[in-house]
Amino acid sequence: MTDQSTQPRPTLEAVAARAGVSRATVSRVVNGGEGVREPLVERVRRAVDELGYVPNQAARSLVTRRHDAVAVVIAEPETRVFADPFFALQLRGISKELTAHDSQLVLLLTEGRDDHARVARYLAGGHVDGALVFSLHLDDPLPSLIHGVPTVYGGRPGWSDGSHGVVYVDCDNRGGAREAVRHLVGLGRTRVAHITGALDQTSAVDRLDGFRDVMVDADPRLIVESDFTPGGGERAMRELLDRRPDVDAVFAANDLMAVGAMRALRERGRRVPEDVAVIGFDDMLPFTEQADPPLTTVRQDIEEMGRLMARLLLRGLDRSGSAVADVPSSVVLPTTLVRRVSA
Amino acid sequence: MTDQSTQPRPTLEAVAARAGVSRATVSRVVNGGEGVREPLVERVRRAVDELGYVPNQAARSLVTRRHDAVAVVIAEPETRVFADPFFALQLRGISKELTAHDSQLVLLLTEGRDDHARVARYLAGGHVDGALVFSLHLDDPLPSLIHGVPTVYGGRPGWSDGSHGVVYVDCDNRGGAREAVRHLVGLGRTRVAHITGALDQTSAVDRLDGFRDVMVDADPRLIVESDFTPGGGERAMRELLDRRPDVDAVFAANDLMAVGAMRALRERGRRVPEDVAVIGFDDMLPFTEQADPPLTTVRQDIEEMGRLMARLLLRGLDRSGSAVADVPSSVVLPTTLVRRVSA
DNA sequence: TTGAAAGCGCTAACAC
DNA sequence: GTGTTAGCGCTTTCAA
Repeated sequence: MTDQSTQPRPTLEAVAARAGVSRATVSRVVNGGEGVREPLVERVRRAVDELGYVPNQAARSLVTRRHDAVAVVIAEPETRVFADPFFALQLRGISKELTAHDSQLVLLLTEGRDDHARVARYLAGGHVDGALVFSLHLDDPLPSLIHGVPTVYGGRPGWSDGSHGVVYVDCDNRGGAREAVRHLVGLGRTRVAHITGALDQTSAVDRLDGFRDVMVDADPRLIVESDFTPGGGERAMRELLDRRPDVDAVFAANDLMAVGAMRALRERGRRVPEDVAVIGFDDMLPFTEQADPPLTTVRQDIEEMGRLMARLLLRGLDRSGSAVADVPSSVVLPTTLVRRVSA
Repeated sequence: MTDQSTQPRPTLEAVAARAGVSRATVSRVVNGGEGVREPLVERVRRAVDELGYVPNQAARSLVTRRHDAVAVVIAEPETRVFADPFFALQLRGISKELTAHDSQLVLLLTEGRDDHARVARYLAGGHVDGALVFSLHLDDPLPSLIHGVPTVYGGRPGWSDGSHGVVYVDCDNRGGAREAVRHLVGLGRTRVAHITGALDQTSAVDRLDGFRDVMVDADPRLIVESDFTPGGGERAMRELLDRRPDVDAVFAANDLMAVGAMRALRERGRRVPEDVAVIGFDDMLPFTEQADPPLTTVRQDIEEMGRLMARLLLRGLDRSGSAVADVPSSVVLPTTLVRRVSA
């Protein structure tokens, strides 16, 4: 394996000796240099460089009780997470923000229920200053297992009634859905259908609510429950065509299902958007652009959501690492309609 | 923010007091219980449970110099990494393996050259026991900045001549490409073209080599350099059609470009696979399945690659955390041809 | 087999 | 302003 040299690294002590000062002074300089006279700062800096000194984080954490690290917990069974760049973009946003605050990102992927205890133990173990948790399912037991760690959730947690002081970041699923459906209506479509996502996730529920907000007395047959997958969208569309052959527009709860629906439509000889207009949600690139025809959809700024989650968490941590400086509240980001060809 | 209780956590001392033994004994039990008599083990275990004791990792690392953590470094500018589930799958494989070894995953995403120094410093800082690095570009300066940390690379590094003891895990890009091209030839195609990936990445170079292995004296006009993106594939295909209108098969260096190429073909009125057979690489789901027509491609087991990287790294770390137990060597995983409709 | 004691490298009072 | 000193919580000799 590359580079396994294990020469002992220099300590504060060594730097102090070299610079001819005390450990305390070196420590002060290394941590910002407040209250140390310029010439000394200079001498210490030089010694640090010459020795290639890097502080031992373990020793530091031991006394400060801070870790400069944040855990990101992602529930794995979510195949959806891996079927699109959602996850990667979210992480990128989080990473950027953490880096700007000199914090590390510890990634905890859970592979089913067994892992929950492991994650809970880790978080309780005080290895990190806080946690960012993606809890996608209504019945997810994980949140109840998390104690003693400041936490921000990604996506509105299903078990939250919004008042328990739970902090989360989400996009405006309901408002975005409304905008999508209004767009279809504005196109003159009157038989607008909805293919829902997996209804044990709040995003699916909220998008359905948004649909209903606009199509107040929609024929129940125009709503088909599905699961966020392309195959699910395809099946749902076929069922829709059987139930209501006169359907002239579909709002699918995500892009994957919208693409599946378009396959079903093509297979049945319907043209998109002439016969049936189709609109998705997420704006998952390059999937939406490469779709045939290119998909009109509701975009959410995923990276920004990640960044915001991290920012909210860090804001809640004061310099001592675990207490609370000011209590942030949840944030819901706006969505935007992206018009392409399908609707 | 949820749960900011900060009651001091119990220490070894507390457990020892409760169990009526010394700290040393508790430590032994917590670390496996070797050489402690059964009744005592039992008593200590109970005390641990009752107090909800969790070892302080910082204190432990301070003395053991092990961290039970591995860094995963991903060069970010790679938009490709975010355009498909590659990244996520790789992480999943890595995570599974690390979890099985009680190691944590510290994710380091780099956002351009400036970040390289930061990452190098972090790795040199001895925060982790080892690193898994995805170094995709030939001229990436990062590898040269990494010192003092056992490292395994994801994908054959471009600067490696294979003899410097560099350990990496890759798929058989060249062999997979050969298989793809042979398949096209087996279909009776005689004017087989290749759309390359970004040639500053070894995967692109190796796939091109594989193409050449089979099409030994291919018309140079049948090879177009591209960049792994759908748009690039589309442009490359148009150029190909201009240069050699009689082209009857295309091997694109990845699925994204293959899909772009199919768009260009459709636009020019060529049928796939009747007029031109198309084959991709990666088997990036659900992209390949949802393509029209469904894409024939070369599959690589991405998750397994991640798992293997982690396994190789951990194998190189003996119990003391930084020395080398046995020196692992690079691994190249086989690929498989997945026949769908496009070829 | 168990316990006592010496640190690991650092920060933060507290003196000077 | 700078140095001295006392731990942070744990592992690990070394004695008993």
